Amino acid sequence: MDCKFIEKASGAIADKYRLQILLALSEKGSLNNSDIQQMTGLSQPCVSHHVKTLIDSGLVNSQKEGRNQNLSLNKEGLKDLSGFLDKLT
Amino acid sequence: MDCKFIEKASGAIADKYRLQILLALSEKGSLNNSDIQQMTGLSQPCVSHHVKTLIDSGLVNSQKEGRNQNLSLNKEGLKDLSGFLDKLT
DNA sequence: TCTATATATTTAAAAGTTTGGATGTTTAGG
DNA sequence: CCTAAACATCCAAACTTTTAAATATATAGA
Repeated sequence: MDCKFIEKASGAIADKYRLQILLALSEKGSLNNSDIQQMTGLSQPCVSHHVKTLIDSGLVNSQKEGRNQNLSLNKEGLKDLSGFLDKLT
Repeated sequence: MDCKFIEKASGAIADKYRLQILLALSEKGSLNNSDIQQMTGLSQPCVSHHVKTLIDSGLVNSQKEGRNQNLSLNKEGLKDLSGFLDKLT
């Protein structure tokens, strides 16, 4: 089991804005950065940073479409983290 | 769903020493602070701080036995976090 | 009560994170 | 090619976390 992944993924969740992004992705299926900027009220660079953190963590996928970046949940990653927690008990 | 709990609990996992403690608790069932000090090589105050973080997060239970503090996994908390992740997908 | 052991608290330094302004890069559309 | 829109990067300030030394508190056992 990859502790580095667990650390990164749980760290990615441990922030109110990133948690808000994950919940919105879960609800809406996909979002781009300006959706997130509107939703959170954060600056564009700050959104870009949080989105990068989520992608790096393995919990979010990004797909370029022209100028836009379409984000979606990485269900594999979420299942891996949840599975790790289940195995602890 | 309690976002504050999700934030705190995932933040508690997002550290290599706390993750090591969780894994050891999973394997051994219970530990006290000096077990953790030996295991991690951290200073006593630092162990005390990490243990407090884990207890505050709701992922670890503590039970006083004389001078010792017996720690164990809070399976409820772990299940709540894992369940939250499952519901995202 | 005295001592040793287990844990907590205080404090401060070092390291890491979050944030937004300024600026850079890429691409769609005229 | 030019412009505007979407996103990334650089930078520095504010804030938070991690760490250990020093010190405090609590309890078991002589």
